[in-house]
Amino acid sequence: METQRGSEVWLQNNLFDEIIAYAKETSLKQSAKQKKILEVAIDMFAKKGYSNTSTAEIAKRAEVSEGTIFKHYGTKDKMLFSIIFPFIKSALPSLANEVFREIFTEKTATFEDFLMAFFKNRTQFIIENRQIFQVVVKELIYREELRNELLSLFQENITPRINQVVDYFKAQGKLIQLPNEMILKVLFTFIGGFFISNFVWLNRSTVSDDEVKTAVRFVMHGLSSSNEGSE
Amino acid sequence: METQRGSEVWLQNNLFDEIIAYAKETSLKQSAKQKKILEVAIDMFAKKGYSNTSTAEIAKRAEVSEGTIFKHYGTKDKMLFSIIFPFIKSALPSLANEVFREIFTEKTATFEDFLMAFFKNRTQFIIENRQIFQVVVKELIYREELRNELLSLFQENITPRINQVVDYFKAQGKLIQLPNEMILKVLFTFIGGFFISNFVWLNRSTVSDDEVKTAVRFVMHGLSSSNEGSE
Amino acid sequence: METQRGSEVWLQNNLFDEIIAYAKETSLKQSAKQKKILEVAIDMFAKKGYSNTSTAEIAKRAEVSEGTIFKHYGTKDKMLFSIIFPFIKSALPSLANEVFREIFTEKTATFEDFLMAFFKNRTQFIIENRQIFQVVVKELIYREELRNELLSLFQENITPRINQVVDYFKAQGKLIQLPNEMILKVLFTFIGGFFISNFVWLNRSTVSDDEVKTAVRFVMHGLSSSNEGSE
Amino acid sequence: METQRGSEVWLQNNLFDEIIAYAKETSLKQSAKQKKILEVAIDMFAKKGYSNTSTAEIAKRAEVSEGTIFKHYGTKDKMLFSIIFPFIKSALPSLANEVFREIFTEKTATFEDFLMAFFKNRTQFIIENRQIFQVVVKELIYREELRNELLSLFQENITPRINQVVDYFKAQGKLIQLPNEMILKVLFTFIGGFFISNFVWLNRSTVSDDEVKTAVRFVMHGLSSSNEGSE
DNA sequence: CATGAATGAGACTTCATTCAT
DNA sequence: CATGAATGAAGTCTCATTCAT
Repeated sequence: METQRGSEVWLQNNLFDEIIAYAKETSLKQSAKQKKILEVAIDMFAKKGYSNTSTAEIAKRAEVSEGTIFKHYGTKDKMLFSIIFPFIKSALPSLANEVFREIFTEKTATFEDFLMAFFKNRTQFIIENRQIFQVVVKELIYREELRNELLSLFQENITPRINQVVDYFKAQGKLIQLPNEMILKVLFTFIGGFFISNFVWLNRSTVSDDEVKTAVRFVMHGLSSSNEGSE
Repeated sequence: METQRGSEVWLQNNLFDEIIAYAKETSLKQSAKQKKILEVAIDMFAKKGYSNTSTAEIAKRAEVSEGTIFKHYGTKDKMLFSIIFPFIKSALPSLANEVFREIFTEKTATFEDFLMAFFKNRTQFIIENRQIFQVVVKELIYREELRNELLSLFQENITPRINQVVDYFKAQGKLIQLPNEMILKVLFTFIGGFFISNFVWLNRSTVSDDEVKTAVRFVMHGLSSSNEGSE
Repeated sequence: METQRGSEVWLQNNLFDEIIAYAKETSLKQSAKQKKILEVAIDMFAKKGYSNTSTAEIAKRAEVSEGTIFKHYGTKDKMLFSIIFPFIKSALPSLANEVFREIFTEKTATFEDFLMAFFKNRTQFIIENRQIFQVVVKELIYREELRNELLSLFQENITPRINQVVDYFKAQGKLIQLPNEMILKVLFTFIGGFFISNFVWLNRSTVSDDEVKTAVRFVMHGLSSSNEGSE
Repeated sequence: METQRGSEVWLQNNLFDEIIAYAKETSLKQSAKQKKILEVAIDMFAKKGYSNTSTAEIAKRAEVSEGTIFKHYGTKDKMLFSIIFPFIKSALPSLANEVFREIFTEKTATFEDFLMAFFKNRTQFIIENRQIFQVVVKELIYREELRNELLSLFQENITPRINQVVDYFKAQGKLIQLPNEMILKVLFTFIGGFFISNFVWLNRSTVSDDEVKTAVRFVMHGLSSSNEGSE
């Protein structure tokens, strides 16, 4: 498809650089109309998906002309990326930096504490950006190129730090002695499943502390009867 | 959009009835051409998504005329449902009936045995129908109506039986004493995450026995060091 | 511009091959509607130019839907090439073959005879295809790529034969002893000027025999008083 | 098309008056920005053609706002005429006056001398304004109205003087005894062909004296062997 | 005066669907 | 029954022009 081919060309460079460039370009000097356009676009992309949303409908709901949209974003694709990239930018690096620092040093005696802090932090972030999260998840499913870039970013930015944490608690004998790769696999499967099922599939706007606690407990001890477990 | 509005109208009746009706209609008198059409459609919907696939392209690759497609399926939407519904029909009811019987009675001494059998059985099923599974997952994300119907079906057909199993093992003291609802929630989150991450997101065509074992072990005992665990 | 970039891509292969392929594709199996479309397109491109003619207007005048146009020609550019290429195909090679054979051997005692036959033959051809000639001339002015391809074709197909003729008459002492290159340059300048001024610039639908005679006389003897000339 | 209809309305008055009016308006109070705008517009119109050049691109390259362009020129069409008209104004009247005086009286013993001086003078003029010449040629091809006006201007201003010259040399027996009309026709065909092929079609930036000489020789004596010719 | 955000008409193109053959 | 030419609504995008600042 033309659009998709176009987007791939546009993605030839490093995604991360694009993210930065785009975030700057976009988040600064955003007029009221531009904000309204993005707002509407995010809402509609989240609900109906990118392909099923027409620029005409966005223009109508944002109360601007279609021309205005293209004046600002050039193509529909770029509008999508103006939404996706800044989100990933703030989701990933901050995940890597502040989040880990905040979470890890503050009296995190156990991996459970770490997980708890992590879940709460990211849950809040996703709730604050729920619609964009939905857009990202829904689009990544169709855009292999984008998905691979994201995986790379993940491998570079997140995996090493998680590995540190895992190694740290393994050394304390508090985590199962499995290869990190396998630990991370099941961990991400569950965490991803948790966020996507709650905030995309079920479109919930909040989760209770109890649910988070249950989730963390599950990650730590599974479903077996805990006649010997810690909690 | 026209297409989606159309599909909603069409879905006003009970989904399950439609599934049955469609399955009959479709699986019986399927000519070679019809099979080829569906084959091509599944392949393309799985790869590019329903919205990004044109009937013209399907016709061309299936080596039939566009007219033929509409002779058989009426609308593009109905073609999609001819793919999705039989899959759900064979995924859900068989899950409810044969599968459970097969799995549960055969020397399933522990919940772990049950899970193992379940994982293996469903993994095989999904691998055999991987592309259709991808189509279903990708489309359900955009079709709330369909998603809700599926959830209802699940609640009616699957949940009760899982509850039976869970109650059975709870009574034996082998499962954590949590409300079934919470147990099912984490269970489905992980299982769904496992299937979708492997067979949609990563588009893998197989998973090793080791991976399944690790997954089941995780479900049972989590990530904590198993100085007291059974395995 | 998008369109032009597109056309260049399309032109990467050898123009001549494309001509052949296109001519075959187009001239065969042409339905009445297709003919009408081309007819209208030629008329409008000739009058207003390619850029200033919209597909909507073509559709309206040809009494078909816009969809039909794109069903047949894919893009507006390809429609243009469906017009230009077959014309060039029949203008150049036949110029090279039949024309030269016809013209050159039939009692062409003098270069003047040759020129006369040539002028008459090509004048008739252009009059028969006047509108297409106009389209070609008007588009070549904007499409350097196309122009260069045409120049190459000319160098390969026409120039050698003209050189033969020129050499032949030079050997008989009937032509000026200048390098062929210079002879051809002034010759083509005048012949091109003659055809373009009459059939594009002035949009004439015919020229009289007298005019042709005067033109040929000019080519041979110029404007000087012919106190020694042959005519 | 809107643009063309606009231009026709605008052309209802006498072209020549407009030329004068425009030339005054334009050449006087031209600010640096206006000059830059025209410079860029000429460059782009010459390269890509009027229709394929957007005002946005002109504004960007001229480093002014789009508003500024329309403040100065009102419409895109008027901007084109601000380019074309002064050129025609300086090409035609000066052709009629100074040029003829310069050329004709300075020891022009023969028509060949006259032609030589004429070619050199106009070649220089066109080279100095090559891009504008290209714009004029390319646009005249599409604008019949403008073309006709120009023809009229030519008939009124240039033809009479050329006739004088032709008559003068005819009287001296140095030119062929043909009706002036026919002489002028072939003369203009060749001269027009010479300028357009060299400076538009081939986009050359200069021609050698030799080429000019050959051209003039051709005009005078044609291609016949000059066993009796003067040169 | 200059700016550039905004417009809306219209450009090219796609596509699900229909229907005469 | 199958075909594929035809449709027309809707899609993305461009662009000359306007106007509040």
